[in-house]
Amino acid sequence: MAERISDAEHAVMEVLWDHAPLDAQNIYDRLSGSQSWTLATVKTLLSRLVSKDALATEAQGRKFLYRPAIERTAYVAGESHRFVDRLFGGKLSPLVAQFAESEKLSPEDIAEIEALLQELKK
Amino acid sequence: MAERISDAEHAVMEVLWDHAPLDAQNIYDRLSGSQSWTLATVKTLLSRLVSKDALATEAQGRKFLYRPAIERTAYVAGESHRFVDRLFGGKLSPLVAQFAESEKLSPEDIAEIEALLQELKK
DNA sequence: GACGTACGATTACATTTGTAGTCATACGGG
DNA sequence: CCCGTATGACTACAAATGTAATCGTACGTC
Repeated sequence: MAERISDAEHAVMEVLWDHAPLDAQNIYDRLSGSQSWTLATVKTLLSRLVSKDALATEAQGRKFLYRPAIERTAYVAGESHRFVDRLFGGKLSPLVAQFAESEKLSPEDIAEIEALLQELKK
Repeated sequence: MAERISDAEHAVMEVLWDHAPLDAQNIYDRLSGSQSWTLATVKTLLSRLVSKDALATEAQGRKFLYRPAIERTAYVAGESHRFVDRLFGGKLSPLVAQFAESEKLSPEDIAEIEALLQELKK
């Protein structure tokens, strides 16, 4: 279980996390904005995601409706920990420091993070 | 430039960011703790990193000394932004929220992040 | 000066990924 | 009832990746 989801596959997952279930054509339509894949490509990605148990299908007539079989929160949690482990020895603060230094933190971002931390300290 | 560095290659880079220059044998030795690659495998990774311009070499007699050709900070910055863009729409706070929820934030981590933010607000 | 040996270079090969094309077929329209 | 068409399944194929073996050769040792 929990096979790795590739970048291209991830884009498909995002569509379905945003709205599901959808059939292949619909998924393709929704991806058209960001990707220039053919329908065939999208279908390949869908099959691979199904074999990886990342998507579940439900027959609707002679087509399938696809829906996520894993929660976005679970996926994001897994990826985040992998990432922070790999680059920052598992600690979040160096990542924040990194963002701070590259000035990618807006005042709102800062405020939001502070609010989160306040919450945690209670 | 800036070709993507794979996971295995990244492990090699870490060794050299920690201490450089080193020859292949030394890098292999230092990786032995964490990876069970053969020397041949390490050499392949080294060559690939050299073709990707991620490492530079310096001849020492008939062997090479390898050293990073890119800064760890630059690499980490790039990877961090890619990651946060992909999963959190470029905003850091949701990532912090994610860590907060999965209770992966130690009190020290929280303190460090707060200190960082204080610094930024000045 | 021959010989093993330590090196980088070259080659190998399975798997994953990105990107699609082709095939069989069931369904809906006339 | 036949035909085009939409759809999932299967096939294709190059590039990247993980993992390693082999090859040619310069070097140091006897």
